[in-house]
Amino acid sequence: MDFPTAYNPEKNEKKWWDFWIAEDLFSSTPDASKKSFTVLLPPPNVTDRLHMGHGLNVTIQDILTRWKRMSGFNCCWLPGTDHAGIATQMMVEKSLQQEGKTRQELGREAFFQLCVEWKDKNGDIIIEQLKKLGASCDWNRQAYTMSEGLSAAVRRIFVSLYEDGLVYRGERLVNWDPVLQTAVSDDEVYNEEINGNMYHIAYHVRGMGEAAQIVVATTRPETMFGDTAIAVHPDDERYQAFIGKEAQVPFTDRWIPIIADTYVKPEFGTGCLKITPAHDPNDFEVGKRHQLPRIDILNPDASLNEKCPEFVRGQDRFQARETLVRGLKESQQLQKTVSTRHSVPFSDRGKCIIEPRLSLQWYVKMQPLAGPAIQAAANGDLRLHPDTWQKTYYHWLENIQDWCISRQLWWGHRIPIWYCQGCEAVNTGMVDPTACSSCGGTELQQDSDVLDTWFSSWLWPLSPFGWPEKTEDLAYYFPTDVLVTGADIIFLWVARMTMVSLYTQQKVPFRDVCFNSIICDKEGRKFSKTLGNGIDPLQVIESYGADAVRFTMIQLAPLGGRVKLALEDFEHGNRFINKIWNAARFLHGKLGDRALVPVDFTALPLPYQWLVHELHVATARMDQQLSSYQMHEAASTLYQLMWQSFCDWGVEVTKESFEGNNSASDWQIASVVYWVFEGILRLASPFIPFLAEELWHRIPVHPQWERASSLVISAFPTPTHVPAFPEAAQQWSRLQEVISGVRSLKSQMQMEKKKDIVLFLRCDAAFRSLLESQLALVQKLSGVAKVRFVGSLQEVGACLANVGPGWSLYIPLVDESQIPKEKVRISAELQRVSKIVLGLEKKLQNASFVQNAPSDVLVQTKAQFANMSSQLTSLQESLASFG
RNA sequence: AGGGCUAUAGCUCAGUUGGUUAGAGCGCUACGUUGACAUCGUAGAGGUCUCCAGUUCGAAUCUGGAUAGCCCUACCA
Repeated sequence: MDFPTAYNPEKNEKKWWDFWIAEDLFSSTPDASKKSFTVLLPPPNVTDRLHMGHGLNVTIQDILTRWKRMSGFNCCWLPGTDHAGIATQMMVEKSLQQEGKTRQELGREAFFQLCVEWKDKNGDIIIEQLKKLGASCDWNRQAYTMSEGLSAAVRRIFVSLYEDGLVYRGERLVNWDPVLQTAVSDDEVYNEEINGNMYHIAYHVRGMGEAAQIVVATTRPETMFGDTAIAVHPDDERYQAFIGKEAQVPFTDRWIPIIADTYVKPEFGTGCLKITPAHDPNDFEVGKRHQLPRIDILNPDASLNEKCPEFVRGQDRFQARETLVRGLKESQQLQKTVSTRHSVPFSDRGKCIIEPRLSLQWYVKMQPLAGPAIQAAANGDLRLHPDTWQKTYYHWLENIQDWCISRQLWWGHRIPIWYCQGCEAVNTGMVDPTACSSCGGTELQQDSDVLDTWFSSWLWPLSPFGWPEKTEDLAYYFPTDVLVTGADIIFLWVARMTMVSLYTQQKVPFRDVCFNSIICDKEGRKFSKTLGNGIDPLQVIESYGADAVRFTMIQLAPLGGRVKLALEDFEHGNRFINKIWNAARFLHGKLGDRALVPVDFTALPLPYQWLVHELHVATARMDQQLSSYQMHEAASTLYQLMWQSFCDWGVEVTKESFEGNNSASDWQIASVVYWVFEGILRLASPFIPFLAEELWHRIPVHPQWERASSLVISAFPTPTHVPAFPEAAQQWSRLQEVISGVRSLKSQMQMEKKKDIVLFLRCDAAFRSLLESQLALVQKLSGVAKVRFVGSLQEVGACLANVGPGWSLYIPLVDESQIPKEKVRISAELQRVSKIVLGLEKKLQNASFVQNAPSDVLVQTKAQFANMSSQLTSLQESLASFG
């Protein structure tokens, strides 16, 4: 077989992806005889393009899914996309803008159609990118939040909630995005500190003499035309006389009351607060308490409307601010300007400052839904990983606010509410009403708003499986097993899915939720378009291959943390891929393509039993690590098994003990080495599926591994598959210590090139016979020509020394010039060991330790003391021998 | 302001119920290639586990406090 010196990921990844898809290995149908394993892919927006966050998120899910698939589960990893109301509408509007058109000119229906076309053309780009990473989703089930079925589910849940009295319409202050001209939810708003000014403005007061005035402090003078009161703290002695009087809104004839409310903090600013109920959430509450009118002074684009004096009317809010500040200066009402840093709300979507705005919106009453969701986490039905997120989850649910679900957009699920033009009654239902349910009138007008995108996303555990119908899919796959997502959408998405699943199914949507790390640059800043510090995963895949990208990310990223990633880090995964490829090349070259024979494990030479044992230990470890979602730890276990155990020791031993002469021993060696290698490939398959598949098809078929048509559906090794040889493993590792001990001496004394070294060994009879049983191998691996066993140092003469548990090894000096260096080295070693011995001695002399420590710890400590003491003695002898 | 997280080698981080001489990768140093891999190997240097106090026979690990950094939530007229 042709075995190129370099691995070609690009060619290989395409080959095997096509094979897996052609063989339909990732699809799933309900099968009562098998256990299901269901994972929900967090649906990317149709506007998304693959970034490293997706990369890590998808890699984690793919590892879990592939592991479970190889472990015999009926795996359904459900893929799909989200229609992304705001993001998509922005995209389409942008392209319209380039043609000099607006959506208003186009009209609602035509614009909607344009969005559909945009989605058809661009909506699957992200999906194709996920496939490049090797995502083993059930691609036959790809779902879409605006598809017919999923839209029916949205309609169903809206109507159900409405009928249960959980959907209502209310006038509230919403977070208004003046650029997109829509309300956005609290969760789509972020705060940022900016530099601003605090303006101290004097309002004239009447009934207290000519010059009477009251000074308020505000950062937003432009909202003054919406003022309907001035508030002071009821206990603030400075302002007692003002309470109940009236003040004049500057530039107007409007007089507003001065009221007392405990919300005001006397120590802040001037202690006087202007109350603008229509433009500030806190003022809205104060206004409610005092039955103040609400004056909306802004247009939808945040310019000042007709309720404002003519000289600022039509000006943008920030422009108006400057105009007013100038005006107030002229009228000497601006007492001072203090520069300040304060945080202001920004729209996550429009990236502009949010304007609190009074409007009629649809809401979902959340409190009744939140209770069961809290319960589910408390009783362990829903588990978060890492579980530190539980507190955050509880805190949000316990203080939950009603969810504003209407959006003033055109792209999305239109709110299924019809207003009767005759009697103003509200109609809804599963079919579009033709007549008013209240008065029978036929003049019905549908609400012009659409639903928040998350109002369809929260059904993701249900709607793709056919809900609200009682389908076989739903019964089999729901509840799902694990959700992997970013902690930033714990409220927007995770908690809401939980609530709606409990509401409709009385079950949690998933058992476990894993929060993947956030990917940052080396300075710890999040990847962002504006910073331009991101790494394009597709480019990295192009240069290193998907396997290298996957492996690098997974080994670097624990759950729920923050991972600092740079382009050069992908060298790490790349090297690992190269290492495995070359190990396979070595086996191919050294052992050939021979048909393999069953391995008689119990009769294997010591180092091979050790190797099998290493595989055994790794399978146990990986099983435990994957089960507890420690994917990065499992990746490290795999890495060490492959590199240290298999390559550095297994392959090196094979080089020395495989004779190439068709002996029975050769057949056994070839068979066990390939057997272990196949075991490692199987363990590696979930992590680096493309390379593993390629090599699996290249290695000879082994009679002791059952083979399917593809590695991805072959069995994942568990500790029961792999025999354990703890004793042999322990013996071989003692010999490894001797080998390392010799290498260390040779290296430090720069004797690598010397081939005729005689090694003198002082040890007990048991160790001697162990070593003699592997004599030739130990000699070759440590690079000595001969081993002599001695009873004392005197038998050797002047020499270099190294000590270990139960043995001392000596190499004769080449010449006297080595002595000073060796004396320094031994002295340092002596110091280190004597420190340990002293510590142990102190411990053993401590009566309360001897009394209280568990017996096994005591035994261990005593043994260690004996061992280290003898090493100490041996070192002292060596040092003394130099005189 | 409230809540949470983190602090271990020059860098990035492991260290799962407290118990061998605290580990890995990268980086660094020395040596080693006539074929698995220089995308490599062997060996080495480098840590009073942020600080203080406490619990314990025993603390990187548990408790309290301090300091520093990060994140979240709320709000700042």
